[in-house]
Amino acid sequence: MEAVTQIEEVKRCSVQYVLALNDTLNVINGKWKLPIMGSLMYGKKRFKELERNIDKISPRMLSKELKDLEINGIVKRTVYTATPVTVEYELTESGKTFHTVLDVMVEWAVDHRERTLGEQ
Amino acid sequence: MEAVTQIEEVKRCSVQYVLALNDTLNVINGKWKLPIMGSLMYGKKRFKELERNIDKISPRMLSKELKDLEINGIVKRTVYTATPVTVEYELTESGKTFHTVLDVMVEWAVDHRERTLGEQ
DNA sequence: TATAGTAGTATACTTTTGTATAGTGATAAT
DNA sequence: ATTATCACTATACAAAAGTATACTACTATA
Repeated sequence: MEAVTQIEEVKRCSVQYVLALNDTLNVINGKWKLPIMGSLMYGKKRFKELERNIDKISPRMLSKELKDLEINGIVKRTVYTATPVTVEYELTESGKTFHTVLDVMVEWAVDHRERTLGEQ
Repeated sequence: MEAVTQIEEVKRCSVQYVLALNDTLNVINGKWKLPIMGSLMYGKKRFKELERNIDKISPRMLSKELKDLEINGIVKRTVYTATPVTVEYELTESGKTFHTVLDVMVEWAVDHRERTLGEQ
């Protein structure tokens, strides 16, 4: 496992740290990234399925955000040349492990709420 | 410690989970929140110190973002009625513990980079 | 031949976010 | 009396992000 030593190295250098941080922030930025990832956590889905699943999203935004997620290696796109053509979207390994980040965010928020409740 | 059971409860309910997630996302949203928190990680600072410390930030944005951070309980503001008046900003306990969230983001980014490097 | 389903794209618009630049009111040093 | 410092605020503007609505190309079914 190279990853553990790599992480220590990145944490020691503030420039590397901020760069890595931005990678993660880019994954979740925008209004629709988390809803899309959340929907795909339950398994692979087609474009129209996602559109129906995510309340109020327009095809323009769904298309754009899926492209971003694909470029960032979070989502895998597979085209099936059936009639009519279907396209399946699913989370990559990185997309699946992203829930660890979300869990820590939720844990911090709960702790924070308990702390600030005690202050007032 | 109530917090551990609270966290389990929130994780079980998707509505609660998303609400907590949004709390955390609100803390970091905008271009300048992380630079400001990063600067305050090294200790309390005055307005002008922050302005000098954070490259290219305008007083308008610094003022606005500090207000947001104060409202969200991340930063504590203390006014000293000296001449000229000085105002000190420092991280609250929640502000200090936020680095745990950032660390996990960085860890995910490093893992993700290693994974996608192997794929190509 | 008309309708419906697939996966999107095109265009115009509104809203949100951030920038640029100047100014305020208090006081203290020159 | 002028200038400087502190901690901001005001106004106008530019850029980015998101919305609304209609449309494309393909094909299968009624």
